[in-house]
Amino acid sequence: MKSAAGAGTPAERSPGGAGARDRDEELATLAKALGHPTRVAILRFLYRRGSCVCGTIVDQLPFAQATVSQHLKVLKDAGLLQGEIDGPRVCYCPDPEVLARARDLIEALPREGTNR
Amino acid sequence: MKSAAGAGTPAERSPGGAGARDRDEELATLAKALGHPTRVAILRFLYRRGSCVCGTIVDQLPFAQATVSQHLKVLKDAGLLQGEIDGPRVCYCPDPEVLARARDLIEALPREGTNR
DNA sequence: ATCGTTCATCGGCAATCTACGATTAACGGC
DNA sequence: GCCGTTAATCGTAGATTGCCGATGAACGAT
Repeated sequence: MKSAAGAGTPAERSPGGAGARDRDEELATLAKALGHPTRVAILRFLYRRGSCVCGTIVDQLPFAQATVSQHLKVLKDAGLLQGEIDGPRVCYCPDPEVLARARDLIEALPREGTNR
Repeated sequence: MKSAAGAGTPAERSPGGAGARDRDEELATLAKALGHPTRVAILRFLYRRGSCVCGTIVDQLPFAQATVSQHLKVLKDAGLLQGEIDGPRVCYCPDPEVLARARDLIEALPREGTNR
């Protein structure tokens, strides 16, 4: 870990100020979750349906249930999805705010030097 | 090579229509390039400076020159950067349009179900 | 032509990612 | 209780990524 955590961190290698590094991490985390076509397809499908059960997503994709479940976990860990337990099934629904956060971070990227 | 505009992809097994598959790939490619904090930091630094030489970027980061060069290649392959040879040096400058394309693809993600 | 500078690429290593089958855990119905 | 269904997790093989030092290629200056 070379992460800069702790009180009074110098953070000398931080072009753009202290908060910039945090935003770098945040954007990178969200982008990484979006960085696989299958996960994008899952998200798109969920936005079309509003929400649906894991099995339905598996049916839409040419991958095994275990693989889809892992992709869902990545999206959920990034906050892009929420999963609610519904009986023996799990209902997934997308979180538009987190996606909007990703969009805002990208949009702010060119402006941080001039504005903030 | 992994440029933002695909030539012609067959690809049919996709929920959401033919073009959706292509957009999934395009967004995933861009997001993947943005999916590392060092690359986001490079991009942000370049937007602040407008453009600068590889060596200057290396000086800003706690990584070896070879590592930075690889990150630059990833960003360039995704189209987020352009590199111009300037004598013995290489001047990198960001491409706002490609970044805006990434933003648009994210923004469009929740809306594609409603207008197809 | 030779040298120093600058950057890309090569080779290698550890870590992470992606995919899968198999197994386990949780739930409803019988 | 005992099944069948659903989805998460385990274990693993193969590919990819991230990092580095070393080397190579392109250029300007001497």
